[in-house]
Amino acid sequence: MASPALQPVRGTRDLIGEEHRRHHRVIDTARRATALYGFEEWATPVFEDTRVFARSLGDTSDVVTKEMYSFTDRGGDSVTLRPENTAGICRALVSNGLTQSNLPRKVFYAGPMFRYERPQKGRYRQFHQIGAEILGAAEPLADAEVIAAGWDILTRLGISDGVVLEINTLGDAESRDAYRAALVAHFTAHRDALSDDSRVRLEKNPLRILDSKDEGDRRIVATAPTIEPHLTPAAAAFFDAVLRHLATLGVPTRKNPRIVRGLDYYSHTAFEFVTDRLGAQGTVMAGGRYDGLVEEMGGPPTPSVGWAAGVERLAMLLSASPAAPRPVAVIPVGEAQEDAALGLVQRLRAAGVVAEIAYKGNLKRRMERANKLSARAALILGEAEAAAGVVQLRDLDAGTQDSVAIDEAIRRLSA
RNA sequence: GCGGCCAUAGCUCAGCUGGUAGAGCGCCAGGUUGUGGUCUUGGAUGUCACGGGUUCGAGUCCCGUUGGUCGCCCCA
Repeated sequence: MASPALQPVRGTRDLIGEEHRRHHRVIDTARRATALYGFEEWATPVFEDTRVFARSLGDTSDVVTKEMYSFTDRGGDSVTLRPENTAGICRALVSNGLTQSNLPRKVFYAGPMFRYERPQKGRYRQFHQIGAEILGAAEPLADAEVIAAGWDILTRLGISDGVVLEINTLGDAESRDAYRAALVAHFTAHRDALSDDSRVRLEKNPLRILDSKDEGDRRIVATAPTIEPHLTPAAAAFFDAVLRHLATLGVPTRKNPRIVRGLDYYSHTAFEFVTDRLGAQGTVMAGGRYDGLVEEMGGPPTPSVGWAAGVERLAMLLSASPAAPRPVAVIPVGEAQEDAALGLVQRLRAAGVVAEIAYKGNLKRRMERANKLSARAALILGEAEAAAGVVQLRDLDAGTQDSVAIDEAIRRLSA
C-alpha cells in the first residue's frame, strides 16, 4: 500500500457478505409482513429542510440539539440528514396532497438514518431503520394493528421470544399536562436528592426522569405518581381499548408506567420492544401515537401512530445468518470451450439456476475456483464432451460425476 | 459531550522484568499438464495505528492524536 489506507468515517461501516445478508433478511421479512397488513412502501429523501426535524422532534430533544448532521448547501439553505423518518413521512403526506383522501394510509419504510453520536454496540452514526406508520387514524384499532405488525416481524425473524413489548400511555394533552404538574411537584420536593442529570430534566422534560438509570433517582421514581389517576376518562378508555385489541391479536404486553418517549411528538400510546441481549441498547423497536405531527408539517389534524426499529439491532439478534446461494460452476476445459461454456451458463440462469463460469486457469484452477464459490455442482465441458453433446455433471458435495446430455444436466440442476 | 479497556501479517492472536517479530488460519507454488474440497512439501507478506518523549537500545515505558470497543447521556 503506497499511501495510508482510507478508513470509513467514524460510526459508519461497510455491509458486506454475511452482514449484508442479515440486514437484508430483516428488511425483506419486514417488507413482506407489513404488506400483509396493507402497508405500502414509501421512500422519502435522505435529507430534508432542517425545519422538518427542528419543528417536529422538539427543540429540547438531544436529537435536535446535538445529534443532527446539518449543513448549509450551496444555495444557502439549511438541510439535515434525516435522524429518523417519521417526520419525513408526515412531510411527504402533506407535500403530496394526500391528507384529504384515502385515509388512513399505512406506510412502511426502510433506509439509512444519521445521528452524530458516540458509537457503541448497536449504535452507529449511519444506521438503518425500518418503520411502519398509520396516518389519519384516531382509533385504538390502528395502534393495535401497527404494534401487531411489528410483533409479527419479530416472530417471523424468530426473535420474539427474547423480546417483550412494554407499553404505556401518555394520555391526551389534558392528561399529560395534569400528570406533568404532579410529577414536577413530586420531583421538586425531592430536588436535592436527584442526580445532576435529573435536575436538568426537571426543567427540560420531567417525564424523562422516570427513565433514569441512576440508583438514587430510581428510589424517588419508585414513589412518584403514575399517570393513571391523571388520565381523562377518554384517554383511559383509549388505552384500555388498545390493550384489549392487542390481547385479541395475541400480542403479549407488559404495562410499564415508566415508558416515555424521547421525541416530543408522542401522545397516548407509547411502547418499546425491549431485549436484554444487546447490552445497553435494549430497545429494538419503539414508537407511539403522534396526533399533532402532521399539523406541525402544515397539514390538517391527522392523528397517526407508528414505530421504528433498528435494523442493526434486529440483525444482531438473528440466531442463524442467512446462507449465500450456492451456484453451479460451469468449467470449460481450455479456451476453445469458453464460448460453449458461456452459452451453457446463460441457459442455466434462464432456467433459474444460480450459475457461474470460472474465468481463468486450467481445469484444476477452475475447479479450485468452483470450490471457493462453494458451488454445489460443476459442469465440465471439454473437447470430448463438446463433440459428444454431453457435459460432465459433478456433484461437489458427494464427489460423484456423470456424463449426461446438456438438456438433462440443466433439467437436473433446476429441479 | 464524559469515563473504562484495547490497537502486532489479510483474519484470530502470542511476544516474559525494554535487546530491532512469531503461530494458526488464509494466500501463492509444487506433489497430480482433464478434476475441487482431504493430505503433503515449499514460499511470500508487517513503516508492531499515527506523532512525540525517555533510553546506548522501544512492539514493550511515558505523553498526545486517531480508530475500535464497552458503559454514561441519549436513542432504534
